[in-house]
Amino acid sequence: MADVAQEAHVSVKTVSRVVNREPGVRRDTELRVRGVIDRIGFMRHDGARILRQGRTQTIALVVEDLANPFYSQIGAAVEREARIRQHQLITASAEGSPTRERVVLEGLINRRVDGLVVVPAGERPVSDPTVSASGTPIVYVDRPVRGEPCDTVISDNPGGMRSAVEHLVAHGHRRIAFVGDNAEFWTARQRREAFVSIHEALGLPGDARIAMGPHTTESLTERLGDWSRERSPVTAVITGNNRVTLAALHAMRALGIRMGLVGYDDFELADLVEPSVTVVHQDPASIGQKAVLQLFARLLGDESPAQTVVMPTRLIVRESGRLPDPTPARKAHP
Amino acid sequence: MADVAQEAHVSVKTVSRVVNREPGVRRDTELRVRGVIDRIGFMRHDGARILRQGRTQTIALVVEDLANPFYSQIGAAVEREARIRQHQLITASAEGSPTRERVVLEGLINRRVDGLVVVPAGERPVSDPTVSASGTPIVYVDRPVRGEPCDTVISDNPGGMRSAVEHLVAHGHRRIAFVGDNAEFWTARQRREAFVSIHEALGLPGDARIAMGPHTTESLTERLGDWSRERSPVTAVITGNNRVTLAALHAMRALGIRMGLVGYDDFELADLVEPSVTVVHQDPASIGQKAVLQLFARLLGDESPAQTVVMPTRLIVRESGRLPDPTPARKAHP
DNA sequence: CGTTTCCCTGACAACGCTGTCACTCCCCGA
DNA sequence: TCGGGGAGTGACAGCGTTGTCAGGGAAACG
Repeated sequence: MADVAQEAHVSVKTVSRVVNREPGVRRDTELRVRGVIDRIGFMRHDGARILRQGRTQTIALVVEDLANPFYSQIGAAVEREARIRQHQLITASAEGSPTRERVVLEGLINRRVDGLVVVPAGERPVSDPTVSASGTPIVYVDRPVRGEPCDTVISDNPGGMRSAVEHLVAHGHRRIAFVGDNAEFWTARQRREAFVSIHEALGLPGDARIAMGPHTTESLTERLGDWSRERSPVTAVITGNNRVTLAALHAMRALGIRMGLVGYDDFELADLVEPSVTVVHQDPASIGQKAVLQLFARLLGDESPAQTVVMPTRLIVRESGRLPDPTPARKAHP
Repeated sequence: MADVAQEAHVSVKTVSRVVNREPGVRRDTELRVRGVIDRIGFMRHDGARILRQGRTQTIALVVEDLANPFYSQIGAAVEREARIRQHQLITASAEGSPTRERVVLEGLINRRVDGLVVVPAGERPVSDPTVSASGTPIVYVDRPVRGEPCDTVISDNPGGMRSAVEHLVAHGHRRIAFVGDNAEFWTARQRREAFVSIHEALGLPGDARIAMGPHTTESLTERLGDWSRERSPVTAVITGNNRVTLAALHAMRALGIRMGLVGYDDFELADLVEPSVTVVHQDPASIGQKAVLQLFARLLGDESPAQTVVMPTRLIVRESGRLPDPTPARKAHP
């Protein structure tokens, strides 16, 4: 900027004015300065600007695994919303480790990101005192944290689970099992609890089969096989997220059996696998968008009490809930 | 930092030394400073550090659409590699628009990111003079740019295409069509050209059916329907990327026909759809990793000539190449 | 013709940190 | 006793911007 100033025979301040399109620069001065800028290829150093102004125009997204479609869709939405608002997005993975999450968060705070969208790794509050002391607004997504109320955007897990169970019951299933992901995850636990309570509410057989993860295709194959060979066999399964659904599909394929199935999370091709899979759809793009909206409200000074937004889910009915058809499960146990 | 210094009765410089674990601070001084830091919750302002030191410890990834699994897997790999090297990752979408890409790139240059990994939107070089003048190292991924040679990581498209065509031919197909994505994309064109030349080399019928995108399920349904009703019907299709494969699968489902199929890009569940889909697999994680490796080599001063790395592809054989079985395609045209 | 007003412009400090260099001790050996 | 050397510390400048304020010239006014 100093170079430009010298070359254009003006002060740095005037160059700054031109660069920022501030008013109060004579037309010909502005043109002269612009000419020099183009000629020598000057580009403003945003780092210095930031240092001076205090706002980094940057928000960060911390997720577990950016390669998981659920999170990458959230990421795409967050990036788009940030871009619309002239902010850049830093993405970071905590890989499910609270320790790593703390390190990551501290790094981001040090960078003075203006705000954070976080899928919390652990369930304990991320109340690293330094993080909360920094005053950086945080919106949690997909899972809440304990402790102080915080801005949070989650899915309606009980509602989704209710629609899943009711759908299966409507198709005649009574022995319905739940296969959840790792019970360490809040979502996994919440869905399990929802499953249990709805199961009871509907008066289904009391000894519901439940298996929490982590699961592999192999472990699930064994488990589903056992369940289907019981005296009163399980005829339908609800899976707790996209990872589990995938493993369950592979397991059923390996077993060569067809059980009723409702999966949590929609996935590409859910309509193309055989049978097509009925799912509880949560819209990651909307979740991400909502989170950013809330975050920017805070950035613009919204001081209202922390808010938890519950996003509705939608049951997408395909074929897998109707199985087995007509009653082939009986065949497994003559 | 000044506050800490005053509180601990030392100079700012000493605080700086403690924060950075520089040697030459007496043990008790260090402890005293650390105590104050913890007490008042001081966190270093990385912006200022960056301004002083010149390196931002940040790299950026510019893709078309972060929600596309191919890119999000690249993104996850790039983020991991960056994190390993103590760098943060800024992700940005250009949404396929060269104009937006320029804006995005300039923004990132202004931020003084240390390096860029870019999936170029247009094919013309991104030789925005300001961008190249900035001297920021760039590694292009998935598609090359014209003009000056640049560091690039791409897939072995001709090799992948060859394996696809040969696979289909080995299963008796002679009338093989290619359905590529938008011809604006270099990858789409390169795969088309590879298809044509291999098609010729193998002495297949000269009038190969080729359709470039963009495609929708509807448009492809019509197209595939036409092809399968020709006098000498197309019996197998090669699709140019994951988007197209998806549309083709839906189209075949809509038509109720089964054609031979080899898709470009592997996808989750490719083994579970009916029929399971044979694909040319490119490993996005490796591509992303390789790109970051190259980028950091440049950051560490590697001055060797620009390098184009061609990543091998792998044909994952499933069922869809064997179709139709035995010749059901004929049924469509009695 | 002097005074006020407005429009441009520039000097300077400050944002928060780190590199450089100089200074003060204290210990050692001569 | 004195000089040399190393360890610990601090003063200060400067990274590239922008906010503040003051200055200077031209136009407008009395």
